[in-house]
Amino acid sequence: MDNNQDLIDRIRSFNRFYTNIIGLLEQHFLDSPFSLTEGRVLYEICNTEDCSAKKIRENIIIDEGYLSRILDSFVKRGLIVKTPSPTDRRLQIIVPTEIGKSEFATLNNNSNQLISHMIEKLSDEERAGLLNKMEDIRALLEKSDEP
Amino acid sequence: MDNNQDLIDRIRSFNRFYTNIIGLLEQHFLDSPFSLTEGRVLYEICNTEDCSAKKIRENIIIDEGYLSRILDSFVKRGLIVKTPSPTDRRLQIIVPTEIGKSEFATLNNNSNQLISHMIEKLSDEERAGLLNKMEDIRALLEKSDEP
DNA sequence: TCAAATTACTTGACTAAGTCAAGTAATTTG
DNA sequence: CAAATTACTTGACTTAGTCAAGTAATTTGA
Repeated sequence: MDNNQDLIDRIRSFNRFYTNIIGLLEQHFLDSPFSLTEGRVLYEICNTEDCSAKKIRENIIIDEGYLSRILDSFVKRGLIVKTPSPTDRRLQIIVPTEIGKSEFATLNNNSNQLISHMIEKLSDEERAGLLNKMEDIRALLEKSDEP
Repeated sequence: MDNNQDLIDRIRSFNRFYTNIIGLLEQHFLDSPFSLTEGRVLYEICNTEDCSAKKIRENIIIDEGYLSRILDSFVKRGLIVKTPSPTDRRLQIIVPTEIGKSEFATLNNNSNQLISHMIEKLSDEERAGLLNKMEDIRALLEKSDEP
C-alpha cells in the first residue's frame, strides 16, 4: 500500500460520482432523435469553420467508417449538406442546413436546462465557487498532457 | 439570454472535458477481458454482501436479460458461482471464485495506476487541492438531489 | 514528370452491446 | 388455494461500433 492509496481511492470515488452525473445529463439523448455520438458529431459540425470529416476526427475519437455512415444518415435526414471542397476534391465540406441548426439548438437548450436544474439550489456565491473549482481541476489535470 | 448563460456554457465545457478524462480511464477495459458494464457488475459482485442479480440491479441501471447473460458468461469463465438462496429459491446467490477475485484485483490495480499517472506531475499540495475541490464539487452537486 | 506513396473518404462484412417481450418456477397476498 | 407478484431466463431483435479492403484525388521525390 503506497501512501497515495487513500487519495487514489477518493479520486476514483469522485470519478464514479461524476460518471453518474454525466450519465444523467446524457440520458436526454434517449428522448431525442440522436445518439450520444451523433450529438457530439452535430456539435462539431455546428461549431467548426469549413467542417469536414477530417476536422471532426481531430476532435472526436471515432472510427472513420462509422463517422462516414453517421454523416450519410445526417444527409438523408436533411440535417447537413456535403459538397466537395473546391481546393481539394477529396475533402467533403459539411454545412448544417436550417433544419440541422434548429435540431442542434433544441439539443443545446435541453442540455442547458439540465445544467440549470443541476445548479438551481445553489446561491450565486456557490455557483461561482463551483465553476472556479471546476476550472482549477481542469488546469491541474491538463498538466498530465504536457510534454 | 439569461445571465447564467456564460456560467452554464462553462460548466458544459468542463463536462465535455471530464467526459474525455473518464473516457480515457475507461479505455483500459479495451485491454482487459471485460467490457465497461461487465467491470461494473464484477465490482458490485465483489463489494456486495449476499449478492444477487436483484441487488446488482439496485445499484446499476441494466436490463434484466442482459445482466442474466453477463452472469451466465461469468459462470462459464469461472469467475463466479451461483447457488439458489436457501431461504428463497427464486434468488441466485452470487459468490466470486478465487479467479473472479483475482481478476477483479487486476482490474482495480490497473485503474489505480491510471489515476497515479494522471496525478504524477502534481506536487503533494496540488494533489490535496485537487481532491479538496473534487469533494467540494460533489457536495455542491449533491444538493440538487435533496428534497 | 510521372510512378509510388499518401490522404480523405466509402463500402461490405462483421462483432459487441443493449433492448423487448414472452416464458418458467417460486413466493406472496387476500 | 387461486391470482398476483417476483426473480430470473430465453429467443429474437436493434443499435452501436470495428476492421479491412477499395476508390479517387493529391502529394512526394527520383
